[in-house]
Amino acid sequence: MSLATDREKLPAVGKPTLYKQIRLDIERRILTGEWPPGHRIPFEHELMARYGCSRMTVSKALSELAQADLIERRRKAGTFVRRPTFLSAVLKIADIRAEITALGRSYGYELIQCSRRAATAADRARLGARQTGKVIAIACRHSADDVPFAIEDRLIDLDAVPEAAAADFATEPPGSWLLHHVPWTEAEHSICAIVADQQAAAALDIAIGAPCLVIDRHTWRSARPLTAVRLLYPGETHKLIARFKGG
Amino acid sequence: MSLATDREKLPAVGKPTLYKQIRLDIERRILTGEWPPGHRIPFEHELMARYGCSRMTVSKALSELAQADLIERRRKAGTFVRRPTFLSAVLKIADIRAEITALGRSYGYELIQCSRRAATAADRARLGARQTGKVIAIACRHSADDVPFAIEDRLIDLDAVPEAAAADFATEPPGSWLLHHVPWTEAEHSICAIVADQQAAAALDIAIGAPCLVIDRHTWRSARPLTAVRLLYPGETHKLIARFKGG
DNA sequence: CATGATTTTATGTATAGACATATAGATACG
DNA sequence: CGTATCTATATGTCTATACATAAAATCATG
Repeated sequence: MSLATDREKLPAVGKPTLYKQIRLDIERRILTGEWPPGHRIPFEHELMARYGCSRMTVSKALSELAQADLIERRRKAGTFVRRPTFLSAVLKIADIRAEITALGRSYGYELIQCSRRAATAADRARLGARQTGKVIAIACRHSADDVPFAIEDRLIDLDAVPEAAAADFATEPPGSWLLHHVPWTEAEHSICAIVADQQAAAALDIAIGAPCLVIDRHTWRSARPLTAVRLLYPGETHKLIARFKGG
Repeated sequence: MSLATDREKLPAVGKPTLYKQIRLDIERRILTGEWPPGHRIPFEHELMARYGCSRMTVSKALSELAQADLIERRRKAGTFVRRPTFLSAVLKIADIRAEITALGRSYGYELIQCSRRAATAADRARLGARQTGKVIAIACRHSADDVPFAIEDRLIDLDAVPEAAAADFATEPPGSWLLHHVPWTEAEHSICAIVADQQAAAALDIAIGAPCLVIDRHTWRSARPLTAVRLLYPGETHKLIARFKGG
């Protein structure tokens, strides 16, 4: 069968491949509102004709858009622009050491306290672990250019992460060590604001009553709790940036 | 050509399609750490043999994993498990009205102030717009079960969003109106903590000096600023939840 | 040894065709 | 009229094949 010669001309910037052109073209129509949420986008056979290509090619473009959650495909019914119910933003929380060095500032790390102990009831509650034997409790401070950047209060489940027993948290920050040595499957962050108490104020070198941004992060591997950490940042100087990512 | 009969048996839960089994199988090996970051996963022709299928099928599985940023594919070199430098979490920030009603609580909305004016230099700076004629400035309060939930301070670029002139922000919260009427392409959130000043304390019914969580959101369409909004939440009662999403 | 040309190879894109599957809409039936 | 059944159809998966492309590896050359 002869290919269509009336392939619609798209702005070929740098000659992207055809399926990417199709993907970008549809994406553009969605993002500009030309095809609003709920709109049924043309059937695959119509897109085949429009772009003069095979069904696999348009299907590949649509599959990627579906994976990016921009469209929804329903058998027999067609393909529809998704109605965004949430403003979905990607929050990239870097390992603190990496974050500071990426900013071109000198990273400082100070272990305040590190103890290994049998898990208390409070430890188990914090980790969300039913039966945990030993834990490591760590308190430490991160600084950038010798200015306090964040304080960290962490609990590691030694039964779930036995390798942590051999790690030297006096020299390596636990977050960096964990990120590079321990695979995980789920993480949850809870973000809130508090005011600094006496202890936090002293550690962060801010005034008592100054605002602090708090990130509580829980990490699991296959539903098993690995570690729970609370990070405390000076609230007015530190900002978390979350960017929308479409696709 | 005869298909391989030695197709590796995978735990067929509900009989997913083959490429999805392959995708999940590889995903599992990555997430359990069996294939650590940097590991070269088998070549496509090896996977073809292992799963007894065509190259297109393994390629589809790998493409999805690549789109989800779990692997990196390099021509000639092969396919590698990505080294996660960031803890990437998806922050779903709902429209406040939707968020409150989803919690089963009664939503209350109160317009505090709404004015249309020629943009001042400060307005332009806040929006990041070079030349903007008119803007709408809105202050309002959201409440849940008659308890103050958040206060909102928003600026809308009327040149970029002329439809906003016809909206009735006395009855409909601007966030909901915008989400349903105005397409956008980029959004950036900046999250920090402050302490309540006299005005914020009065509006949120909290003490002066109490911690507040602040979300500053800027929204653009094709690099053109549409709106800038600052949301102020009582810091200790409101929590933002960000979940890691893998794929 | 360094450097540039050549070969090899793994991924990237694309095709035509086949069959599977879910389901919206039409049709038959009680 | 409501309900069960059938049918048409759009998407979902998969194959076998072809050629493109980028880059690692090798080889030839000064």
